[in-house]
Amino acid sequence: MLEDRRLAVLRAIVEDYVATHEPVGSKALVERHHLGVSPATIRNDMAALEDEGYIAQPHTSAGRVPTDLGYRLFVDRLSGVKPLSSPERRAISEFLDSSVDLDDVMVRTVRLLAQITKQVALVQYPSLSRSSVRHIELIALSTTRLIMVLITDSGRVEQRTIECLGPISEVALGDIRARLLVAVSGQPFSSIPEILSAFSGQFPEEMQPLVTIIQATLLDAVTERIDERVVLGGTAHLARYGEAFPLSIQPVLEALEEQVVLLRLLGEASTNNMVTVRIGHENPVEGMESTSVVTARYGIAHSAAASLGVVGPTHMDYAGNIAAVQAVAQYVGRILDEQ
Amino acid sequence: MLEDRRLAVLRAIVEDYVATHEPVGSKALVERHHLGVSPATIRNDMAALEDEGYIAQPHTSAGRVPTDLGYRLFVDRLSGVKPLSSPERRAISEFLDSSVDLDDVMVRTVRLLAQITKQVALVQYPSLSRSSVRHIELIALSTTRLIMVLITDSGRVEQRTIECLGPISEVALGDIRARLLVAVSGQPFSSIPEILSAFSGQFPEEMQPLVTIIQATLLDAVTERIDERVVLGGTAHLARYGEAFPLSIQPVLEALEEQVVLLRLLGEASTNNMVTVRIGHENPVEGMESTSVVTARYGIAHSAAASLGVVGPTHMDYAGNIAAVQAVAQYVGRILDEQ
DNA sequence: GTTAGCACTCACAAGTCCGGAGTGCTAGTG
DNA sequence: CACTAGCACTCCGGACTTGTGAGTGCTAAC
Repeated sequence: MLEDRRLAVLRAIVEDYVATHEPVGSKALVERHHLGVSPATIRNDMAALEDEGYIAQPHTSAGRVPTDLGYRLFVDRLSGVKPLSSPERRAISEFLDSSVDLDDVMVRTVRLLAQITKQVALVQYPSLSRSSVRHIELIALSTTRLIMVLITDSGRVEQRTIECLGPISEVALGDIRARLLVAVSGQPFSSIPEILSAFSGQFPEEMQPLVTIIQATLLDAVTERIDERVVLGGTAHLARYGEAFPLSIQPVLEALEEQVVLLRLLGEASTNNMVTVRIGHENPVEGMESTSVVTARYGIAHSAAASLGVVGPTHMDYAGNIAAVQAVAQYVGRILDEQ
Repeated sequence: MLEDRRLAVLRAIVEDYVATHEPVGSKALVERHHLGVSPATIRNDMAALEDEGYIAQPHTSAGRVPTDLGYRLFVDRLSGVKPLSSPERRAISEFLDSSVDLDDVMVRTVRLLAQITKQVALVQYPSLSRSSVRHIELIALSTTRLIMVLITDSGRVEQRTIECLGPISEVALGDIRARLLVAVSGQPFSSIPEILSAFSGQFPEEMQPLVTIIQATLLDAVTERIDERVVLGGTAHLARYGEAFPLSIQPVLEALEEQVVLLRLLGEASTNNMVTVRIGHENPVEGMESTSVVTARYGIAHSAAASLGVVGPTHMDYAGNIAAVQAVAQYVGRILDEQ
């Protein structure tokens, strides 16, 4: 009973603080939420909560503010995820459905997420490690340059330009192309390295330089991790908090310009496909101590693929953002499956 | 003589204001710059400059601040472009030289520009209207989906996924592919529409749906304007001006998220390939009244291709930014020519 | 366990004051 | 005629003061 009320008080504090961005006091608390007790009682509870580290006061004799620990407890125990409204769901679905290729899906997703959460949104490209080769093309552009185009069964196209030292023989190139096509087409990316290891042996000495460089390029293409690309959107929303957390915009913006940082923010794969919330200093990134990150894995064909999420101030609307991230992750997974 | 000194005064005011971001007074002016006259004389000049609209005072009895008009005169008549240092030039050259494809060049360029100017940088994709078709590939991904890959002589790869209503016949697809390849390969983009207009006639009735949709997709691909893509970088630099122009970060960030806006900022083609400067409200974009934009065309093979530039507060280092934009435009043009 | 009452603490806003930087004007000088 | 020196005036901005109110912790009573 007593424990229950304390949690209720914490919840109320978080909610009020998120709404107003101002320290919340005992009196205001009993007025806004109908807890059936007096301010004095609340004060006792608040003192206890403060002892346990869930809330803090910016100055003596000011209201209380949730600590990172407080938010943590809040999201873990208290907040029911509030489902999106059906118009929202419809909008998501329609918006994503009209995308034409992978790049487009990524861009649209990040915009969508930024728009509904009013936060900065991140979307990681899906991992393609399970792809296999559908087609490969080698085309000479000039006497010393050629282009390799790799098409996967999921419809993704990878390109590489190759600069050769000597002039390229059309005949040799055609030969390599034909044999390479036979060797790798239909094969999963994972088995390409092995296939290539024995590949160059079948060509005469004078073609070795060309074969070698093509081989190396292909190897590079199939082992490159496309899932290390992250798209970003909605940075303008950061500026809205100009007052609320004042000086910290610049480091945050700077951090967000680094791909590496974005990847770290999205975090290591969470084992299940639930939503993950990292609050304040729980983040592994320098300069983002006053931000929280809400992420979810999104899957293609029931296998976890990549992450997406939003970044915002610690005093964000967790319930709303969690719901949005979850919903968008679901829809994106579905869309990518269809394609 | 008198005219000369007035211009010198304006120049001094702009320089000091850019350096300090504070209104500059007559006394400070004679101290910092060795104009051989007394503050009183400067005051007379300042009064004249104010009458003509080149400077203004924020409050009565405060120093003067350049107006947009003042900056305009400054960049038009006064500032000698200060050339980059040779280490800087070397850095640019090395940095860009190691890029591997067009996307990479764009990304690197925008980073580079942002870094040397400490401003927000924009780079527009080069126009490909002069490209011609090097190769075209049609590949079925499933029974109803196929992918079209278009390779241009400049080494650019365009992809399109096509969703068909009925099942795709491998034979028909191969037939179309072969004839299409013959028809369009080597042809410039500009002549593709005409070629296609007579193309579908050679196929039997039952193949028409497939031919038609492929044709339409190709047409779309060659007429799409890739030069309507703009990459953006260095937004973190905006936050540095948190104090200097305070409330305006959000609208600027918002504007910068819109591709359309970025294109308008880069502006219509300036006739010559000089650097263009748009100051304050000279900008055609809402919400960017307190920013200036420095742009330049960069050319591929001596034909103007696209624009790049930087966006910053009106009190920016025009001389430095103009030099940087010009230099980067030059180098990018050169790199793209080589590729 | 809860509540009412009370003394205490501070942040913050409003008010006041003052210095100093900057101005325009006028009279004087080469 | 251009420049300068001096002067009275303006007014922003920082420092200081004050008052108020929200909020607290504690104690005693219910």
